[in-house]
Formats: sequence, structure tokens, C-alpha cells
Amino acid sequence: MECVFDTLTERGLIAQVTHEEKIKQLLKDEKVTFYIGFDPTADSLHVGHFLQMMVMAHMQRAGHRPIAIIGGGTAMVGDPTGKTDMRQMLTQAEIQHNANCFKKQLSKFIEFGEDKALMIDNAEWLLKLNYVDFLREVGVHFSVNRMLTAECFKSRLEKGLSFIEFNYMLMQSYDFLYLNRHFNCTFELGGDDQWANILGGIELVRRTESKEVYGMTFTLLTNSEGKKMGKTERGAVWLDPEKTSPYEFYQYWRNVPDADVLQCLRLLTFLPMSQLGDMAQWEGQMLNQAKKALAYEVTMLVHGVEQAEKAQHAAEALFGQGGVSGDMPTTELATDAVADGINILDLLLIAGLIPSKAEGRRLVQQGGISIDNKKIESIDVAIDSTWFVDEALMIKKGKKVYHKIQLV
RNA sequence: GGAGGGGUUCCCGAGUGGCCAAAGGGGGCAGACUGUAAAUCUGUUAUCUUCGAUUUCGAUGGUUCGAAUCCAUCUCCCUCCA
Repeated sequence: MECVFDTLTERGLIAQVTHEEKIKQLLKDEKVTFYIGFDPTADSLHVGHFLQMMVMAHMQRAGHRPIAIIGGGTAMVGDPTGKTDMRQMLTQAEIQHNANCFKKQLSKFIEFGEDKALMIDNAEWLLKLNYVDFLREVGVHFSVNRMLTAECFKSRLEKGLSFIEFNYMLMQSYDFLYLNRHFNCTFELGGDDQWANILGGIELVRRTESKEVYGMTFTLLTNSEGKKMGKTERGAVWLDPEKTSPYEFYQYWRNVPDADVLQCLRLLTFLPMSQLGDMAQWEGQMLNQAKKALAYEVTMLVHGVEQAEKAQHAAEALFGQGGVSGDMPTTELATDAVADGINILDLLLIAGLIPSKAEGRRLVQQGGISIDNKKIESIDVAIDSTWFVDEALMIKKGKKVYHKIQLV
């Protein structure tokens, strides 16, 4: 019989574990309750969270119970890990809103319900804490000397670390203790950057409850250059279709560097390893097939089959024949607006393809804009109804940004 | 609280009265090459209707024909001492 631990290992998801053999056994024999924390610092999850979601899904499929902790309480403090600056603080209302958004997105990956998965906001207990009680109960168990040697504080010791942030580890550790007491949670999972925080929690439970609990971290999703994935110039790649359209989302994965495709397939899809094994042999142009599979699978997981199909069709139409079909970024324009012709720069601006006209001028002058595959040579070009075919026209910016203008 | 150092364009970082829309690097964008990849090379990177004009060097005032550069006040940050 297959064990999740093996699955996770095989797919390269696991970075570090506290008690390897023990955990392996446990995950095979028992139904465990585990938790992963999410910082509600934005109103949508992004690609950076995706891995955690995959792991939760894997675990739940194997019969374990996930608890998604919304760090409503901890977010009011701010995790210093890996940050160079102190993060801005959020109000409670913002946090609440964000948490609601997360739940919707998480529901696509794991099933919530009484005996299934839970989602809890740690503000529930953290905000009620009494300072002195907390110090006496939790604070005594932490050695400052130890904490200072933790990798996650090192960089901050140079730049400056405020006391509030220094407490983050204690709060997260307390979460684990609380969940252990109230939900019999025995596992904490998290990104590899959370290792120190996880150890803190395990230690705390051991000292206060005399119980052994476990921890496990996952590989961080980084590209071959070691940079975090899921970031573009325009910011994170979001799971919310309003923030990052399924088409853009699909394109993001369609364009991952060769060196990263296989890793992404392993980490971010449920495609069986046997199938991935074949792909590992591919090279050169063949890898484009793997990228298509990756883009399709990941888009499907996040946005559903229908959206994934649409994105794929749109991409194929555009990059294949350059046709004007499919679901792609579109701007609707009143027919009146082009009656007398509209300047190309104005059009680009309306379509949101350029932030300013100066930028547009540069683009056109460098030959970066074409309409229906005809290069625009001058910034004085006016677009009128004769440019449109079936009320539509396709603007291409650079090599792979397509935008449709639809007359209405 | 005391002493000192600093805030420059997306980021880092030069620039100490005119030649500064501001060096250099990074990043971004575009072009060439390609496979919707990477690497490389080239161009470009405040805004506005091209010339030209306008706004920018923490904030506000001032000195000057002329200020990112000098002066005053304010503000934020950092380091050392307590």
C-alpha cells in the first residue's frame, strides 16, 4: 500500500522532516491531524502558496485531516523570516476579508467539513492572550540565545529586528500547542523557511505536554536560478481570476524556463510519476509539450477544466495561426469611438497595454506593436473601422502579449 | 536623552552651484537569434501633443541669474553612547 510520505518524497516536495522513520510509520498507520499556516496579508492566495495547497491535498487524499490556520493573530505581528524590512501591519477588518477569500480558493483543493478539513483563524486565541500569562506559560520555554542563532533571524540582526517581530516564533509555536490541545494536531507543515518556527512549536509542545509531535517542511518553489517563482514584474501570480486571468495564469506556466518544467510538474500537478518519467527524457523543442501539460494541469487545478481549455485554445490560436479567436484579454470599444479613427497610442492606452504615451511611442518606434500581424510603423497611425474584421482586431505587443479589441 | 551618519529616478548606488531628466549596475520593456525556453548581442527605461515644454533628487521655505548640490525649519531612518 502506498504511503503519502513516499508520494511526497518521490515528487520532491519534502525538504526537511523532524523524525523521518517515525513520521513515515505514522502517516501510514494512523489518521493524523496536521496544520499549515497562511498569512492573510493579501486578499488572494498566490503561486507561492500553491505548493502548500498541493501538499494539503495529497495529505487529505491519503486520509489525513488538514487544518488551515489563517494567521489573523500572527499577521498582526508579522513574520520576520526572509524579510528585509518590517512588514506593514494590517487591520483586523482587512485580515478578516482576506481570510474569507482564502477559504474560497482553498476549497478547490481540499474539502472542508467537520471531520474533513478545518480552517481556523489563530486570532481566536492569540488576541485573547494575557501578556504576563503568556510569558509565564510560553516565554519560559524559549532561550533567547537559541533563537538568536536561528537562521531566520540572522539577516535581520544586521538590518534591525523589532521586538514585536522577534515574538513571532513564540506565537506560531503557541499555535501548535493550542491546536495540539484542542484538535489533537500532531503535525506542523510549512515552507522550508518555516523550519525554525516549526521546531519552536514542537519543542514547546514537548516541554509543556510531554508529547512528541512532528514537523515537516517543503521545498520552496524556486526556479533554476534560486529565485522564488510566482513573481512577475507586475507582482505575484494570483489564484484569483480577477487579479490574474486564467489566460495569463496559463501563460505563466507555459513560459517557465526549460530547466524548471519537470520540477514544476512534480510539485504542482497530480500527474503520475510514471508519466513524468517519460517527459524527463525530452529535450529541446519537445519540452514545449511538457510545458503545455504543466500549464494545462495547473490552470485546471486552480480555475477548473473549462477555463483551462479556454486558455489553452486561446494560446494555441494566437501562437499557432495568430487568429482572433478564443478567450484572451479583451477590451471592448464603442463603435463610435473609432468612427473618425483613433490614434494608435490612445488605443494602446485604453487597452491597458502601456502605462503612458511616452512608453507607447518607444514601443512603436522600436517595432514592438503590430495589429493583425501588420507592424505599426508610425505613432501617427489612426485606427478606424476599416481595420476591424468582424468587429474585432488583434494587437500584439512584443512577442507574446496579445490583446483583442472588440467593437460593441 | 547625548553624539554622529544618512534619505537621489522601479531597486542598489554615483553625483557637493550651471555641461543633471541626473554616471554605473540590477531589473523591466523592445529588437535580433530561437522552441511562447535559456544564454548572448543591440536599443530603450520621468511626463506631456514631435520641436519644445513641464514636473522630479525626504517635506516646506529661503539664498542665487541659476540648486539634487548652499542656508533654515520640519520629518523619517541608521550607528554609537546611556
